[in-house]
Amino acid sequence: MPSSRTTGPSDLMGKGPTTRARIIDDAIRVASVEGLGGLTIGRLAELTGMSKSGLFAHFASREAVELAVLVAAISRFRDGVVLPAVREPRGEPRIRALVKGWHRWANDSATMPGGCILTHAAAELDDRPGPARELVADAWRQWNETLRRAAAIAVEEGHFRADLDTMLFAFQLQGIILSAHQSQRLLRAPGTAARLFRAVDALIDWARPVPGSARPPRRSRG
Amino acid sequence: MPSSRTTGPSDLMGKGPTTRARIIDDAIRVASVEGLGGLTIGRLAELTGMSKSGLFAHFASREAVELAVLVAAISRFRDGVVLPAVREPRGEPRIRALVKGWHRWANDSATMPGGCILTHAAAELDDRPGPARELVADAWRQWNETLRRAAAIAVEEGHFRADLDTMLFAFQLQGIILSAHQSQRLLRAPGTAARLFRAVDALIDWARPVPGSARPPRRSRG
DNA sequence: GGACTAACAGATCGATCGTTCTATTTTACA
DNA sequence: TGTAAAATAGAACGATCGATCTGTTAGTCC
Repeated sequence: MPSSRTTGPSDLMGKGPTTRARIIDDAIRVASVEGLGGLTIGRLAELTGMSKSGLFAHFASREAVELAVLVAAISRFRDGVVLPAVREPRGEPRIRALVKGWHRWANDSATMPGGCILTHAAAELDDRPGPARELVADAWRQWNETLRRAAAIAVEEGHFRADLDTMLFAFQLQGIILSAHQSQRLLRAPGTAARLFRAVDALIDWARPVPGSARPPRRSRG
Repeated sequence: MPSSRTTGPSDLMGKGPTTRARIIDDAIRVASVEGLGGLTIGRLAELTGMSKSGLFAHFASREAVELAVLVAAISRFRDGVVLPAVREPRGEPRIRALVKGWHRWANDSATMPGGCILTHAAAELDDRPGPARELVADAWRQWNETLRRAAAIAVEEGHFRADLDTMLFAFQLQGIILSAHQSQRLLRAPGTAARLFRAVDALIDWARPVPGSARPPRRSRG
């Protein structure tokens, strides 16, 4: 059985792309723990068992390594969290799938021993202008929009009340996610996972239609 | 009028402590934007107009600079956010004061142009064992406990329902705070402040006693 | 005002940073 | 199997890192 690499290419190409993917694999692990600032040519060379120049030949600059790592991580996030969730039923189940997918993602210590690399990068880059910052910011904006649209769909389905502020809901849900990440990684608080899902339950309850003023969902109106 | 330095000492001592405080002042600004990893002896020397060795003489090591910065920031946080809030009336007003104090703190671009330095440090250190990590983790644990106790007091006052899970409430409130910080600093989303306070309103509403099953608050029982 | 001390500057150290150069090895292909 | 190309290694560059040393200035106290 081959490695569990997700950046891995096929066997049809030369060994260049495969070692490049292996470098990025290791780089993601490093950046997960120490941040993008921990991505050093010498360090990555040591990790992959290559020479500095041999490793460096795969990239144009150190910044290119950083960007490649972010692009790979964002791609993994889409494939591992967002896409599986949109295959779930519309409305509340999809929202729960998004949260569950994120929880799996952030706790996969094999590929990211230091927790979500994009959360780390978000804090690291939020005041450092440049392409890396824009990459991460756009990824988080997309994630926020994914959450908002999922909430809007839940409104359409009648799972959530019609006057729900979907932007506020996305804001709240993202807060739960960030709080869980900090509780887990920094505070090492026991029972964090349970608290995460309880908070999601509470938020979803809060977003539900008020029993008295129930209306038929949009789909059954036609 | 002297500078607005909060780390500032009295005029009774030599000039040593005052320059040390000035160094830490600048260091907090740097770390707010670039993180603790951006704290370089050469950089701080350039910022304060000193020589590297002259600056370094005030600390035992680079790590000592890092710790001094964190201790100073945590002290400022207590004085600027926590202490003013506990002087507010018990219960819901105090909770709102905590949030408002944090919002002021995180948006004081004069002392922290890159947002809350402790939020930045939390993400930066969460997987790097050492005294700096413990310092930041303890500070956040204390903040979490402050939020939880404020919620417990609100329960006592009858502002919140008796069966409220105060740990969950602190978790949720911290999530709102972190979401607001990310929305502000990374996404640069307009209307973030308004959304922060709307989310707090919603959370407090959610924590309130259910109108039908109202009980007299604990204090008026005696 | 002279002696003592704290505060600071200047020079320098070895290590590591990103990067570039030239060699050498390995792979792909005809 | 020979050959062009791709992949990697080795050595070296200037810059900066944290840290140490020896001087020199500036403030304090008798």
